[in-house]
Amino acid sequence: MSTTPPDVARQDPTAAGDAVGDVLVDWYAGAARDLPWRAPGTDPWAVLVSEVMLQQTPVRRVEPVWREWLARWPAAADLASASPAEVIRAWGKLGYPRRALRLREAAVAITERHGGVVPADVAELEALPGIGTYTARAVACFGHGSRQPVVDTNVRRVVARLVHGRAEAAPARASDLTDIAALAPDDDARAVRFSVAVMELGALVCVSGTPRCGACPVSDRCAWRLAGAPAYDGPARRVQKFAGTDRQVRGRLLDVLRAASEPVEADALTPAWDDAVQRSRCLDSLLVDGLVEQTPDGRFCLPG
DNA sequence: CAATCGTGGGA
DNA sequence: TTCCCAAGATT
Repeated sequence: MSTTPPDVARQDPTAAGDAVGDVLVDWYAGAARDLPWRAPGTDPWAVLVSEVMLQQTPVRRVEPVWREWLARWPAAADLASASPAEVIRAWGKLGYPRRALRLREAAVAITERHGGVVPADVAELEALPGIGTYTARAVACFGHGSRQPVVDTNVRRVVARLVHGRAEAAPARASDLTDIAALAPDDDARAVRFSVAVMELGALVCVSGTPRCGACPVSDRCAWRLAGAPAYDGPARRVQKFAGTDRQVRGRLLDVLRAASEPVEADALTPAWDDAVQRSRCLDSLLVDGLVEQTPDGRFCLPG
């Protein structure tokens, strides 16, 4: 675990002798997906929008919505002037619609506090609604080209295997940032690409469950493989149920309101869910979240 | 810290 | 069919 044995370097000087970071950057150059927000010159606002949309939502579903959003609201100030209802409808079925509201609130904050310019400072980014540890660094790094350790679930899984020899990612820790920073290339521009590269490796090769080690550029130095690919031994990961939960009911209710062009009576929401108690509780929570609004005459609609 | 918050595709 | 899970954040 301390230093690379000299004999290993001699056996394969062109591969094992290279730093992990450089190997991954070179691998990324040939294996990366062609995603629109990665196009050279993509501005930080567009990157920020992509990062929020990608929180817990697969790339495939994000792509078309991201294109629509950037065409419609090319700058933060544009989104800041949109109504919550417009934003919630444009969010479509990406899921977790509170993200849409927070993204709009972030746009307002960027417009008011930062003159419409997405900040490059991590602390300032983290102060924005809906922007946490991961997203702040992703925007600084991918949007502004700033050298930053970026840790998401993919990176935690890659580090867990490659560095710590464990089968799956551990829960997020502060040390994750130093773990990955230790592997980054010295050159700043390459370090930025390294951050995307690790995520890409986790997304395409070092996937959860059964990784495609045959396609991995660093499988020869992976601590997990070298340890004989031991099975996951951590605590059982909690299974998030969906059917029958408030999340499903909220989704159904919002679905009705997204489709309605006018405020609807409470009766119009009945078909969305049988259980009146749960339906009522969920409607209330949507009101509290600001995802639904009640008109003076008692009808319901998306917040104007 | 653990629970909560949508949705849909694939193993 | 059932279960897993996908660039997290918030409370």
